[in-house]
Amino acid sequence: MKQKKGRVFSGARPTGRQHLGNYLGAIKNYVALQDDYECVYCIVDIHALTTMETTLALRQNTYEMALDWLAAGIRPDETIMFVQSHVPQVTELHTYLSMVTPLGKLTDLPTFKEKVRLQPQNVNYGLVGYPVLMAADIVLYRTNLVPVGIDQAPHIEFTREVVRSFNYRYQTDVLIEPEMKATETPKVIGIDGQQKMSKSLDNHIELAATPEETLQRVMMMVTDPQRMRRTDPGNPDVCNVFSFHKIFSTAEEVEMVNLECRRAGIGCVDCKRLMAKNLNESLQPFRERRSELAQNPDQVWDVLQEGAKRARAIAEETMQGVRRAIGLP
RNA sequence: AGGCCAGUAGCUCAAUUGGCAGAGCGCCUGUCUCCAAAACAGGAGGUUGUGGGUUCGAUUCCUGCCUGGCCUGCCA
Repeated sequence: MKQKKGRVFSGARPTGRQHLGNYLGAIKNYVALQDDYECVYCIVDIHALTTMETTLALRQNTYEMALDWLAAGIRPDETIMFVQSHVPQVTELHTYLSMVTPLGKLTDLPTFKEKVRLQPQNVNYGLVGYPVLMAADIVLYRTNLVPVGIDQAPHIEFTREVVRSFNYRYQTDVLIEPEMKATETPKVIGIDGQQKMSKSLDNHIELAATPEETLQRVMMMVTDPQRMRRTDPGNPDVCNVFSFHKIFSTAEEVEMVNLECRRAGIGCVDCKRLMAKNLNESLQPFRERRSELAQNPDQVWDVLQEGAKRARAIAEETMQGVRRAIGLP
């Protein structure tokens, strides 16, 4: 194993089966980072509690997500993959960090304002403190680099400020200020052709879907509304199917679709069939690994348990330094 | 802890002095299209937060509880 450049941490809420948006936006990047960094990937179930009313599906969603991550190429022998709540030290660190966090900073964050708008009936203490818990996640594992989309930039900057406040107040350098790695997250638009792909909007395509289900979803995709008839010329620039072609089809095929759509050489059905075929082919290895892994659910849980064990070792080491720095008796 | 307000379809909200619980959006189906969208037509979806009470009859009135919001007080 070659020398790694540092430690990467990233977390994602347990949303169950992952879709193309999850894959292209995050998982693909998680997999790639393993080559150069020591990676810590966390399924943040505690964070999920801030917006979830029922925890009935929590266990299943955690399992499905872990399964997808592994099938996508996370290597548990090198990478630490675990469930947030399995390392209770994070809640302790969260509490200490909360003491150096001005409330105004939290209520000013755009994500908080958005949540207040979306769920005014459930604005709880934990929701306000969400970024503090996130900071604890990152800092607990002495993270050097956090790969996130640009929308998370305020949270990483917040984390850095909290680290500086903590270190200054207790005159220590026990906490490491993480760097942000802005990932060019391609904005994956859902099959409605309008909004970002997401499970809650039901405009997604699951990685683990069967080829038939995938084709079915692809056929449901919104195309260029101007192209009413087969004989009408289309405009790939405004068609979401074309943006998927650019990801899953060969350069020649993309060129062909681009050309033939514009002069009505091919119809949307042809275009969708070709895209679905390529999509299914590129997902096939993933799907095979997934069903193989799904033969032994215990194995997935074992990976998470083992990951938690390794994570706890790092976490406890950090916390001993933290408690000492604070001056707790 | 007390006072006041609110809770109706997945979402936003209606329902006249107590009288068959509705609309818009969303969802599903059909027509139309190469598909999808749009448009049009149709359809599904409710223990009216919950337990009692009054009444021939309660979404509506009374009451206990639950949840949320605002205000006052108390404790840390």
